[in-house]
Amino acid sequence: MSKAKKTTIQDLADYANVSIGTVDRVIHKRGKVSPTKQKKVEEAIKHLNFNPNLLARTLALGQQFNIYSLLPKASNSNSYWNLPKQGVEEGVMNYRDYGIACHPFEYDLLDESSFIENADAIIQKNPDGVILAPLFEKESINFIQKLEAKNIPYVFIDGIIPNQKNLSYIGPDLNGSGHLAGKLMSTILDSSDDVLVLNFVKGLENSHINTIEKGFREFFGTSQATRTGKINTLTIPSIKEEDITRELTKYYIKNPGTKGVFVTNSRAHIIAKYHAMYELSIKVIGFDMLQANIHEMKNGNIDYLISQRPISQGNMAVKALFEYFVHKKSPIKIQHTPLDIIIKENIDYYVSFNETNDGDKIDKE
Amino acid sequence: MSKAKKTTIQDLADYANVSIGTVDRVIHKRGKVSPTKQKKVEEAIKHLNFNPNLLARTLALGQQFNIYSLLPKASNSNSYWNLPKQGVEEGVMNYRDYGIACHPFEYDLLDESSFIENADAIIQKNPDGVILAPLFEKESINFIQKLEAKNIPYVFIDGIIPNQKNLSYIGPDLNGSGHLAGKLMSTILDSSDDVLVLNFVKGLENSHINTIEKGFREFFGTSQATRTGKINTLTIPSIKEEDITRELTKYYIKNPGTKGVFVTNSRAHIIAKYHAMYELSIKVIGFDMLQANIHEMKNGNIDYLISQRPISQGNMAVKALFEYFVHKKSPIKIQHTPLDIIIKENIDYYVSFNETNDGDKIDKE
DNA sequence: ATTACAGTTGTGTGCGCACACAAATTTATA
DNA sequence: TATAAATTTGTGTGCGCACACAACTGTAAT
Repeated sequence: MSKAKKTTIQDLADYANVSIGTVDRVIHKRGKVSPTKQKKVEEAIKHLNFNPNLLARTLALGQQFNIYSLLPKASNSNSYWNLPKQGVEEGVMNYRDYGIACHPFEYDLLDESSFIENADAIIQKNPDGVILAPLFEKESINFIQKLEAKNIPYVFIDGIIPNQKNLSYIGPDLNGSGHLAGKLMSTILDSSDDVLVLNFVKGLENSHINTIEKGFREFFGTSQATRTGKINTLTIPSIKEEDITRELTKYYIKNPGTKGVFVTNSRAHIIAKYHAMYELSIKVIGFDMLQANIHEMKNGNIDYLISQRPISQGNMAVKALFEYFVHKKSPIKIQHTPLDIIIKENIDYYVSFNETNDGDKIDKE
Repeated sequence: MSKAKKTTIQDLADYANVSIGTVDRVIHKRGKVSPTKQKKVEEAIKHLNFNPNLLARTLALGQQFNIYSLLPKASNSNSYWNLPKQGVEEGVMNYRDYGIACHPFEYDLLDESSFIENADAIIQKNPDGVILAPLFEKESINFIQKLEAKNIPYVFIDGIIPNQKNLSYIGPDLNGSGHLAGKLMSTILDSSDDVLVLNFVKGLENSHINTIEKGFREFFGTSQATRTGKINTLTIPSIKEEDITRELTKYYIKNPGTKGVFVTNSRAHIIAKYHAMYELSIKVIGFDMLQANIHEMKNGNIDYLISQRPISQGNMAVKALFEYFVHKKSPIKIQHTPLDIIIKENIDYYVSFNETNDGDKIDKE
């Protein structure tokens, strides 16, 4: 297996008794080569196991690919979006020498118009590729239609709009993540316990949440026919503490049998703190390894976190575009990231892995 | 953030009013530069945010780094070792253009002498770096002493020998993985149920197993003081089916209260099949996403699998050496891979993720 | 035979860098 | 002041490749 030092086009030329120009023509199918030499060169390529040196090629072409990302802006109340962003940055670092550059644009999760503005700005820039978290469905469709008109490839991360001409979707199987949450919930609750599905939502951020909740309820519908406890839903359309406290208190007083809460986004830490404050021993399952969630898990106030590799999502999105640019290879259309099950006993490995391997920092709030 | 097109040494030279030769001297600290120009160039580097183009550098240096890996040979009864190997191959693919080449050597898990032979062969080759799974401790120490004498960097994967001068250890926290298994076991068993720790072991393969079992027992020792069930250990020093069947049958007849089995290596599928055959409803926890384990999990005969990212281990090992070669950067000495908790509900995502993401194929034109 | 003109083939340049070597400058020595 | 020596600078070459262009071949039209 010890592959000898790499063969170059010069080697091919020598072997086939032609000049590197002819070799070049064969490699790039530029034609204008006599059938005889064509065959000889092709044989040389096979015989010498030629693989072009991407470094040299990139250097010679001097090409630059500009990727534009359009992701929600991370905020104090939602630092999740730092992670995909971090992943994109790292991915770009990996391919920096290959001429990949990224220009991050961010929109406000509570404001469609900021999405539109940023999308328009990106269009102006004439990107070579786009990474998009399409949380505003209508506006996203409008955006990608413009991209398609200009023949600009784009990948979705974190959420998907079905049936589009995106290069790839990289992110969780939303329905499956709900299903998994259901399974985990079932392992820590009795079948007579009541469960709360809790949506902290503001604005249009909820497009995917329905799918998640559906998966969650599906699990109990099919797998646990014997279940007698109730599954309720509470949607709190605010992230202000007083609103949340009030709504939760109202709910818990009315539903004292509640033994488990499934938070459908990354804000499990909020209810974890609430439970701690009022000394409620209620199980909590949520998403994403935010600093705040990690903290509450270690305190014992969150039982399960499901993580969907947000950093990898960013990495993979860049990689998909890179492969498309450089190798002209279309990636797999749907790439579901694993749903990691995080508990107190394995959380530290994920934390340090992110720090040392994927990047340098986890998000800070 | 839109970083302009990359600055080159020529840009620096122009900015500092010197020739690229002088810039080169500053960058490489070759000396022979007047303090005045030294400062000017340094300022240029900072001001123009210069980052050398690694591609061009590699191309110019024409360097080739030969990594030799020494891992156990995968067999029918133990296909686990295909995974780290695959990871190494992929890692090498990533850095192929940077002159990284890998030469895989494999030893027989049942035969120390094959380890020694291969180790010697590697020494002969004068490697630039070595990736080692040090399952034979004594022989490994002998090997790495020779490496150290020749100043050859090496990284451990999958298992570690403490207090050596290895560049890095990349793999699971063995004690922690036992601890995690304990936790998982506790969630699916009553505290009065008996548990079996099952070691399928042949030869010296068991060096790490003790650590794992220790972690497992530790969990029950500290966290579950109320536990009344027994924890027994059974070691089966064979992988022949008739031996295994006989030993297991002997054990189960003697210990009918057994409700859970923790298999300390990747061979959980063996006992899973046994349970299925004799219609025993006993919980099983094991390691690693082997095809056979995946199959048995889907059949419902394995409850939890703990995966330690064997493919990532290979990747990271190559990356660590690459960084060391090219950036002269020493990696973190201990890089624990996450312990992924695999259950029926999330296993498919891991399977397809490995296939699509890690399994790059070579492009051909 | 001369020119025109395709169809082939080979050569030169540059990408950004490292490094050997030549040139220019300053300093020491007679 | 001339000259050797030491120090500092600049230039040229090649890494492997892509691409523009120049230099060939052969054939058909005049």
